[in-house]
Amino acid sequence: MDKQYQAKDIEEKVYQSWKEGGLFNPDNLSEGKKGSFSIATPPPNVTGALHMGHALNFTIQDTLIRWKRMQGFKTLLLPGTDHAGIATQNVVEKKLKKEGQTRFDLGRDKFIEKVWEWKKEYGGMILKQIESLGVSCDWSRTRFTMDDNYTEAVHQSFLHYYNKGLVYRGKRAVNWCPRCQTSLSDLELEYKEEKGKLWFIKYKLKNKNEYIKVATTRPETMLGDTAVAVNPKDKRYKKLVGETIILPIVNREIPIVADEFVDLEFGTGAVKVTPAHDMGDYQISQRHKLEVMQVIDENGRMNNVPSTYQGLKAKEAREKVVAELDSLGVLEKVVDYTHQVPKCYRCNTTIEVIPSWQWFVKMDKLAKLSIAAVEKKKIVFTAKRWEKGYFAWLENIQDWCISRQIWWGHRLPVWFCQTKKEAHFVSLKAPKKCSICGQCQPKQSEDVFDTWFSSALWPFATLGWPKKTKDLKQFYPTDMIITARDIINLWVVRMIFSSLELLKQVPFKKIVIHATIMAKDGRRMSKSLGTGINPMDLIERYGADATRFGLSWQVTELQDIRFGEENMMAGKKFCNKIWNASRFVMQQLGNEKFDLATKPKPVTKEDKKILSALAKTIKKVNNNMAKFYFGAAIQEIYHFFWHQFCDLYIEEAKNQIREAKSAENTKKILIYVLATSLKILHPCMPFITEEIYQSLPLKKKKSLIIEKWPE
RNA sequence: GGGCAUUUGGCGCAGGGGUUAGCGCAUUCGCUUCACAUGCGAAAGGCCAGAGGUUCGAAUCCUCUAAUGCCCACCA
Repeated sequence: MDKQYQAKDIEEKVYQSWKEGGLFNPDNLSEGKKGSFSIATPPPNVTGALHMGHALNFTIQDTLIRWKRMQGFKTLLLPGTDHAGIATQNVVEKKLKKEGQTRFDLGRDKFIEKVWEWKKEYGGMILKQIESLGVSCDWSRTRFTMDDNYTEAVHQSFLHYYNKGLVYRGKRAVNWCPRCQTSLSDLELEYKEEKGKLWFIKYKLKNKNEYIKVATTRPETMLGDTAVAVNPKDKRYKKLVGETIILPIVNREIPIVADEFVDLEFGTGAVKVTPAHDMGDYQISQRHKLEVMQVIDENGRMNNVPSTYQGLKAKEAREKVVAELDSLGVLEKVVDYTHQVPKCYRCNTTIEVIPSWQWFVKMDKLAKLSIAAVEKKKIVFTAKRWEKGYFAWLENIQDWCISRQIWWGHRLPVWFCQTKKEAHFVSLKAPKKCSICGQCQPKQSEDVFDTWFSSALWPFATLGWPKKTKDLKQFYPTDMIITARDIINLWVVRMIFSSLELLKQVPFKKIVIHATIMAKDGRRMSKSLGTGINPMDLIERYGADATRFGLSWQVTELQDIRFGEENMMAGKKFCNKIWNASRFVMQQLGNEKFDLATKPKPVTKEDKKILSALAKTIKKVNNNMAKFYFGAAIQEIYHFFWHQFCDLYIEEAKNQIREAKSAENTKKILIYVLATSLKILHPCMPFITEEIYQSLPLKKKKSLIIEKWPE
């Protein structure tokens, strides 16, 4: 054995042996008394490579699943990837752009072919990286959200919602990304602070020489105003409610309405209402039956406006509108104003609100189901503090816009009649004839589902739903979901209500939200900030065990981890320590084979001390693991192994072995403590422990994967 | 605007109503035939963010303040 531990030589070989052993597959595990334990791993997008967040997430999941497996559970850690609609489409579009093409040059079918090619090439990359981290997923059950049978699940769930009246199609104001050319849900927006201006405009009352002043950050939208709103409690405007206004520039007549939504304190207390291009205004318009007048089109250009503005980009129109208002003498003042501007979470383009035909999931019933499940503790957040946000979001929820106008994704199984406009029906297979007019050749909807609509089915669709499979029976509901906080609403909540509605069961019993890794300066780790660190580099330089050690070391209940590479360095040193302590022990033992089943008896004071310290350590590790305090668990073992076992006992053992009467018993204790330490280290540091364990002179020996966890 | 967190030696973090507040890394000094220099032994380094309160006693509980981070929100 080499004096130094060489992670690289060992990891690939050991992982290969695990794969050949097939023990990541629960079908090959014996049916113990403990039953099954399953986790569906959060599927990474096929767009990318493993980042630190993934590395931590998978380390935690694997540590837990290995611990459970050793305890005798029939464990399943199910891997897979997400097609990630917009994200992947954008990546492929970017690639095309380099070749001087757009997706429109190719057309829908050819483009989708390109995306599949891309997926084939890069989609599996991230799974390989997860392997190199040592994660014990059952690769035979790997799933992709656009597998044929997964698509069936997506269709079935839509059909279910449709039949139950839980989805509807409507023309409503939605968030629209002018670059991606698609609608987005509220959760897919990211707000960024921008310096803008607040324009104060005077609107003249009809037949009176009076004005009402409004404040706006987007004067160009005034062309689409259909009302001015004031708060009903506002004394200043009480007598103006019901009056009519002549909208400047277009000289249209619009009413003044009273609505609670208006804040008395802000601006002038009077709001111009542009239902087509503002979510809040849209809701006012619904309450007061106001006209929705679209003046900005899908490309972010002015439309349906006086010819001087027609076709201008919104921003260009803004300057012109302001200039014209000024020349009309109705621009009162302009002040600097900083506000939050919504951006597309995939391409960072400023979002426009525009009215369009979309599909929505009705959320009131589903939200209630989700709230009840957590209130009744059918699902438990292991850190209670996340509940508050969960409830808050569900209590104020809007209907979920699930249709997207992109090409990559599950196409809606909706068919439009060609004779009767807007008439449509749902059919999972291409219909032979139109079930509305019975004559035409119906056309399938161009829309695809929101990518989160399909990921919402992940824990059960991966197990075979809607078919009643053996896997579903055995592994569903899953035991827990382990993920980062940023997708609680985006993903976790949606899995919960999907499962409650479609399967009448919870999708998992526990929600474990783990820390987020930040850069050392406390900022988010991201490529664009240049603060990202590639976990594959860490594995390359320190080895997978050391990387896992370094990550786990810092896992506490805390929400943030400021990443320090020193922890991986410490992990590497620790590997070396384990390696050399094991070398020493084996040098002492010779060829005799030991039986671990019988605990050695302590003879000397030191024997007693190390055995009781080991027992204590096991207890503490169990407690910490059960509470998901992985950092505390690994620190306990680290301390025990390095300082109590190596520094004290091994040193003493050298003396004890020199004396004939204590030599034999000391050797028994040495190998017992070493082997047991390897077992409790295995969930966190699987490679090195397995490698060493297999070379120990033991009578009965299995892979550490399924060795019995010490009690 | 609301919510959730964080603030402990140079850096990254544990801990937690009561004799000397811990760990990793870094630092200083001394050790190399006999598992490991990715090592061993020793040492230095902190008025536990600030203010007030509860208590016999607080770094630990409570209140407020300040910085920082994250999430949520239809203030135009």
